[in-house]
Amino acid sequence: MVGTLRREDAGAEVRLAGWVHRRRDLGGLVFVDLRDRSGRIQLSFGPESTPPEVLDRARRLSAEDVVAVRGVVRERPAASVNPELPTGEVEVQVSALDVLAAAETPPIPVAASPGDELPAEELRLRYRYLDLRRDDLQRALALRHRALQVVRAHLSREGFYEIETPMLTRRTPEGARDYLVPSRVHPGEFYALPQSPQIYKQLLMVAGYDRYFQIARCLRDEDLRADRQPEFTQIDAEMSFVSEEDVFGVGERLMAALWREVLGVELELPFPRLTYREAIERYGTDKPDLRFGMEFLDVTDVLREADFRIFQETRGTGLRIRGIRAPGGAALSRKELDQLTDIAKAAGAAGALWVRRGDDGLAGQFAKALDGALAERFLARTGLEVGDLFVVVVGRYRLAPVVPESHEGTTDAHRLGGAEVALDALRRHLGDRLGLRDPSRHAWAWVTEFPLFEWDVEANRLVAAHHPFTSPLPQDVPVLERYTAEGPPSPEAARALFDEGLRSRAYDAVYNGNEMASGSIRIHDQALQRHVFRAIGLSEEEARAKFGFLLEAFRYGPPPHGGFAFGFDRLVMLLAGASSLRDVIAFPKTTAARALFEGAPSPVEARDLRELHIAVLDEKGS
RNA sequence: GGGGCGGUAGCUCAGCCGGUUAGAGUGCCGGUCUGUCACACCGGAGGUCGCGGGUUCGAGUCCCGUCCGCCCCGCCA
Repeated sequence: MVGTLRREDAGAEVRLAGWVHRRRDLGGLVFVDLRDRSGRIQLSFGPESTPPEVLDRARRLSAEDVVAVRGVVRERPAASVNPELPTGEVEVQVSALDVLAAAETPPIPVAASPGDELPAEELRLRYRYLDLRRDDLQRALALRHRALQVVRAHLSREGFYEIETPMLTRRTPEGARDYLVPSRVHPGEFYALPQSPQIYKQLLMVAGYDRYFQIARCLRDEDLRADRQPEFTQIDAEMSFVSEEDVFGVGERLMAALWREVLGVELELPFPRLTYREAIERYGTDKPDLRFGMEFLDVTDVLREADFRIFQETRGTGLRIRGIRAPGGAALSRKELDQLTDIAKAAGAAGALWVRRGDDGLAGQFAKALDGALAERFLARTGLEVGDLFVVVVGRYRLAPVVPESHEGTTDAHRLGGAEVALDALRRHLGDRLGLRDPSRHAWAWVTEFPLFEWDVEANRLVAAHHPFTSPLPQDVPVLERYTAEGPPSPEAARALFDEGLRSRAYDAVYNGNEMASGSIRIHDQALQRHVFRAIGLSEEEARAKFGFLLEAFRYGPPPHGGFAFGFDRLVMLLAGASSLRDVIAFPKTTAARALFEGAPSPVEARDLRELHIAVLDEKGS
């Protein structure tokens, strides 16, 4: 391994092989940087150690040739040491050189110079095997390997079995679009590739494998993003006879092992827990970045008194005035302050309003509307200090308390918000701008008690927020039972049930504002499961048709169980400090789900289609 | 499905209000060079301006369509 040579190796006769990284031809002397997975070493070719014909061949080497050399490790002259390189104190004086494979000039450079822009992503994917030779991708995949080993070792140590589940499986009725695989032997029938091993892991619990995990490939046919690939990897785990706290313990010890082994960082355990309601009310999102404060503050009652039309118009409505205090934000330029409105508008709010506290008091958009006493109350409420900025967004907030004097005909306002999205965007923007999102901090948390149901506006019905096997919170079960005692509720009753805001035993793990994992305690009680199916409008027959095999299994002694799935690619991306999933996956797809190297997907011969009983509609022609 | 940005030499990019011979850096090729490490210096080759159509005396530049890549919204139980 070329990258491991050190001063202690001086004098050793070595045989090395690798790729020509760079060549520096000084005439009588030739230097070649030899590269393999372990790093680089300088080869020197000079008259005192190198036969003339070898020197001549070295002079004709070009980038990415594969060579084998024999030579002696020497300490470099003191003036020629390269402190940038781990092997910089030594070099190999070459006596013999074999060109194992010559390389054409690569279409994208492997040996990038400092300050060089990376080649276009299209080319990097087209010539992936060259891109993968680059340092940062080598590092990322090495890190990925280490992370995989840590996960396997840690979960094994905690008593988990690694069990593989099928890739050719049954279509799932809800959720993302499935990738389908036609069956040759069963005309007109299809397998689906798994979106996750969800049902299998529950079956494994029924089967008594009470601690299961898998590094699972999951496939979803949905449109992509920088942090979303059509095939991705999850750390999937499930365990029996557990409550939330047991699951959290496993998850956070696993993350602690990863951060320790990969980054050398000791995470603080246990992770803080906060409920979904708390997260939404304090940060406006279910994945808050907890590296900094700037929590939402409800100032509706104070600012309503101000002589300011926008504030006064909230009287008698469900509209709230909420804001965040940005410490030191008063230093922002006028241009940056104007930008805040754009950010709020882009996030769907009407705008943002701000005041700042300078040495001579409040200034800003609604400062004049705050007279002496009101200003006192405002300052007392917000804790605004000299140098601080306070930004408010007026609008409907998710989970805001119902206002008795509200004249609105619907209760939408308190469940379906919108303004919190804008204020969250402002919080994150200001957090960035004020340097509060410290990359060296590691703020994990469990967000618990996610809503059990969501409301599908188009279909006018309830849908399971996580998945239909997610257990409701015990305190909320009586409410559920009340609505579903007689069978599926009417659309009106379903809507009323949604407004009850039932909570579930579903949870997420959140890290620095990223959703890293989700999971839940599942339903193992058949009667309770029936109530949930009824609530989302599934009759017994439909439920059996869709989830029959799982329900059948649950007739034969299902243990209480629950688990989690961490997004492994995303974990590696953050551990590696990469900004795209594509940089931590060896062979990723483009945003149009194409594989540029091998050229997938591709058309297939009519004969092959016939064998699969498939006819392709010509949608592009005509 | 929708919106935004981009596609010019092998690579990264510049190219003004449409104007006559499309440039730079780097890489590549040739040469000089015994301590370089982004070697240096000298010289040279290298272009389907993504593709198709249109406007125009004239299109890399303007218009329409289309393909590809990236980012975002929808979507992702």
